[in-house]
Amino acid sequence: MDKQSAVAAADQGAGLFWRKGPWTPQEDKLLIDHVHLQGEGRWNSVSKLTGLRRSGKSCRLRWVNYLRPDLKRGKITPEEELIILELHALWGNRWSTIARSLPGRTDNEIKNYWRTHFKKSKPAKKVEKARARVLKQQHMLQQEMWQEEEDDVVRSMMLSQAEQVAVAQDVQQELMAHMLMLQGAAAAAAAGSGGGGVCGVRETAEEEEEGGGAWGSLWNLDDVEGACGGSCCCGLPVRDQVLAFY
DNA sequence: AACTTGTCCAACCGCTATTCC
DNA sequence: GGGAATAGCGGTTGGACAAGT
Repeated sequence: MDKQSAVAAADQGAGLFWRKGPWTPQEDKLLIDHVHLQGEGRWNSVSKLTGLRRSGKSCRLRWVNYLRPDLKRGKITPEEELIILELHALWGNRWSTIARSLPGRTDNEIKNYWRTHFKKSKPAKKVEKARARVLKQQHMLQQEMWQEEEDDVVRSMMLSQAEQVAVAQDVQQELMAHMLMLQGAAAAAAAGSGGGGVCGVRETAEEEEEGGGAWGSLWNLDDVEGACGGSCCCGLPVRDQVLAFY
């Protein structure tokens, strides 16, 4: 039996013991008291310490999605909706990453909202607009960068040798800054998700499989995926990394 | 009034990544 | 270094409820 099967079997066995289904107020209180005393984490010890017949997984989920005091209840506002749309356009189904940009909202909440509002109408007009907006911004940034590069070339042709060395150093520093920015973005993106970093942008192509033809052309990032093998952009030339990012 | 459809929400499942021993 | 335990993520399901037919 492989590792995954063993875990699954263990889960199933435990399933004979663990309670499932909706949480009762009493269970909630036990869990809240436990977190107040012990703090978050060590979820598997909750059942031992409190007598709760809930798996650690279930306890964590209940706390994160429902009991946490900093949760914002109520409907998603138009502003939040816009943020969700734009971040989804950038990051795809990285709900936890998106949720970090919306204080008080959970990944589950955002995921549910997305599925009900945007998943069915494919590709929904709203999504299309948001994505078009993001793409336009990205395009403009790219144009600016290329323009800057052209300016640099023209400038360097008019400079003395010493000045050219200085400009070259500047360019190198800029590239380093870009690399750091990319690494930062990748780390931030990877921090909350199962990994994948910047390249996870490929996930935004999920609509493709659902017949979202319009997105198929817009988000055809095969070259990006191919270059980094689905793991990360490391190893790519800086310019390719920048392009992959934008 | 009965049925259908859509929305919202909570919870579970399978899998992977990370941490611990 | 390797395996087990734990944490976290995204996908999916199912029930409650409201609105529409």
